[in-house]
Amino acid sequence: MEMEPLYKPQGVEERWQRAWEDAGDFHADPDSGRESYVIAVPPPNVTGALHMGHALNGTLQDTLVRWHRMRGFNALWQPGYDHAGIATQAVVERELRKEGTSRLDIGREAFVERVWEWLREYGGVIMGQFRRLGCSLDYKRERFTMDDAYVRAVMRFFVHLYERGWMYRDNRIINWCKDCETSISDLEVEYLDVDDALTYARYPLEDGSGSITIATVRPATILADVAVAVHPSDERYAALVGKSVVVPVIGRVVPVIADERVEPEFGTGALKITPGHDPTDFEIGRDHGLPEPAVIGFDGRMTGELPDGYAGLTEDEAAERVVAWLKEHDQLEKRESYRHSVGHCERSGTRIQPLVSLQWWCDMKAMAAPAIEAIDSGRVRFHPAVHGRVASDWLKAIRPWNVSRQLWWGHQLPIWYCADGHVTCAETPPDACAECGSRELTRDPDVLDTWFSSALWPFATLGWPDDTPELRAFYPGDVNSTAREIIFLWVNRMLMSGIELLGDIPFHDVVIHSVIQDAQGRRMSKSAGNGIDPVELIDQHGADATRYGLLKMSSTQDVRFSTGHLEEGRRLANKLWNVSRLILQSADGAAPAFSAELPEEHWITARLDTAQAQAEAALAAYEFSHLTDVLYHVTFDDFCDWYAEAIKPQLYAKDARATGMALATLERLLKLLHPVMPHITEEIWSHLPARGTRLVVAPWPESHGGEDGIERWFEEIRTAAEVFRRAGVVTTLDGEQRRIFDAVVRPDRAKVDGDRRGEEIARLEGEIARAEKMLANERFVANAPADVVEAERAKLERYRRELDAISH
RNA sequence: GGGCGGUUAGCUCAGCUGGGAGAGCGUCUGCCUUACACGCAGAGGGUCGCAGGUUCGAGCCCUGCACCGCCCACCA
Repeated sequence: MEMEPLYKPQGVEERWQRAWEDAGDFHADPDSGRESYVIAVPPPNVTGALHMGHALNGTLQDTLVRWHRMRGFNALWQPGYDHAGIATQAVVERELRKEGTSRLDIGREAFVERVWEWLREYGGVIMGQFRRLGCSLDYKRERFTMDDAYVRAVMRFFVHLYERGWMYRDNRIINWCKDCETSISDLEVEYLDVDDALTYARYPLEDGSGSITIATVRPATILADVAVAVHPSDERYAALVGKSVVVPVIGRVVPVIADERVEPEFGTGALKITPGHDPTDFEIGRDHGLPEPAVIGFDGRMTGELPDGYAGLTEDEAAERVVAWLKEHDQLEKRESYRHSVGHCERSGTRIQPLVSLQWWCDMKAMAAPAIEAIDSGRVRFHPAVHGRVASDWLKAIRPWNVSRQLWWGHQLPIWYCADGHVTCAETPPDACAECGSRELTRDPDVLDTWFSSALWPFATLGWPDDTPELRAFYPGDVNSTAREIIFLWVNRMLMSGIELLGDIPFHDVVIHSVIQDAQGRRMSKSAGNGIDPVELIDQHGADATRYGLLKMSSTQDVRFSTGHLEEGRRLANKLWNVSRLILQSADGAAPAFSAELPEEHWITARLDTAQAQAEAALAAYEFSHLTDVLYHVTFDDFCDWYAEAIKPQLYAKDARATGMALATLERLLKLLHPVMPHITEEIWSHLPARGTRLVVAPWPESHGGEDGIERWFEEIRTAAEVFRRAGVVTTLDGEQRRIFDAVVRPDRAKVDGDRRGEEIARLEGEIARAEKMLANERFVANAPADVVEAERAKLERYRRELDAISH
């Protein structure tokens, strides 16, 4: 096959993606007998498309997986999708609306069937996009959280928790989203600043001895007030505790109570208590045994016991009416504008309505304890480590998890009720009520929070709860690589479920990658329309360049997207391509054969040893940005600019030994680059004569153990080149150094602009003065470490030698 | 309100346990040298956010401040 001067990734990449998969290179066999290395991909939403976060995380995981595969591990990168309850249901509901119908019209069974149809037609496109990126997922093992086997795992988990007594049903305050028509967990609430009005209302004391003024941003909830609370040590109100006040509009007589949770500094220091519509009030109400009336319904409209004219109003309309009433009765003290933080549904953006509702809850305190231990002891390490502390802190303050969702798409709760209200919890539909034997059973209509099933991902994908060969071979896994925003939602819950159900942590390292922002530093988002499509980047720059660029942007801190990094990857690919052409053109079908004889061959061997050690250290520490740096410079600066240039005479002369050595060296470079740039390296590898199998499954290179001191010896040539190129003067070099210098620098044909010898002398004199000054400082010589002082002396000597060489 | 991270060249970012400020892009200069002009060689460009402190020596350690960002939180 011809190698053209310009490397074109289009075509090459798709060809190898197919070839690898067809050859089964990504498939992990549980019976391999080799040590396993396992990463489970964070399952993308089945309705989703590849975005920058997926592309970055995919590249990062693939780099790790490919490296370990080459190192001989039985590497499994587990693919799959999440059913994404709310998101998927919303998509299909939108379809139905377009058709002029609704889920309520067609009924639950038909709706769920529609979701499956929709998914068969439009869902699950990301795996195809991961293929475009070159991701070596074991595609044959694709799993879906709604697979029959996976559903069984979810049911088992729920029943397990129920039997442990950690899963219970309770009437508590929840976060209701009226657009999604379901409750959501605390973690799915996003707090945004909102401009509201703070209304100060006077509540007259029942005995007519005065009044208490409260402040509220939600006057409509006055209709559900059951108390007024003040801080126990607030002297202003001490005499009033125990008395009663009359709630405006409804005239209900309620007590004045004392509670620590009231902030005396805020507003008037008196807080109206509405347990039905506020989380804090709910807790205070429970502790004081207060009723929990509701006046706002699930549809966001006024409901319940209301004065005339309120039923059916929106909250805002009701608020207006309440304020008008207060004004009319001279109980409105004032209204002032007020900006505060308000919970919103992170999916729909709708303001959360706190409502009291009968729901299923999971108490995770017991499960959190061993997960905390795993993190704090360092058995599970986060990268960067700071996230481990945050994760552990969250677990230490863990709160009950509302796991039921009022949706149709998802895992329906394994809970049945008989007519008497007895609860039966079972993995499969029971014949009769566990308590009374009644055969008239109704299944709870709710489904589970999507994250409930995600919590089982590292082992439900391997066949748990069955004892499968996969589970035995691939659990526990090794690494979880994830976005920062789902550490609590997902990572912590996998840790808890893994330890609880399988007795061991699901992975020992958690990699938290950076967020790639747009060029202006804003978060990329669909709604803002500032997202960049990774598939377009792949089309434009090639998958290898895209991968390189993404890794370059993957430092621990968030980074602004810039095409410069992809361009760098593309240039690196093109450079590698061309140096390979140079070597292959001279090879004449000769086989790679390691036989370092010339000093530049010993040198490049040592350089590759060093670079490989640095690359391995970077990979082991999940420092991908550093990895790209090492690979770029060893390829450009060492391999291309110096080694290839130095041996050109041998290559042109078709020196068989030197060419074999060059092929062997190129082979090693390709291996080092493969985890980052799999396609081009595999393509070049395929042009190598007498290669073994495909590069993707070729063994990671061994270190050769270069000659001692060779790197420093070679460095003298590089310094001489710099001096020559600046000043046109050749400094002192030994014979072999001079030969290499001549081959690379070509002083015979070099043109140096003007006479810059004077400038170079001045530069060296400056350096010498600096070093002399430092060494003349007695306190430096006395206090600095001996090697630092010694290094300074060596530098001084070198500068003096160079100056001497230039001056004559 | 609490916590965490950031502030380094025009841009995007590196900078390990404190020991002469770096890379890529962009800019300027010179080269079509038989791998690559998507290339090669060179140059210019920085008070390392600000103010103190520790040290022979600080981008790095300590204290305070400013701005930017993220996370958590029950202030109505």
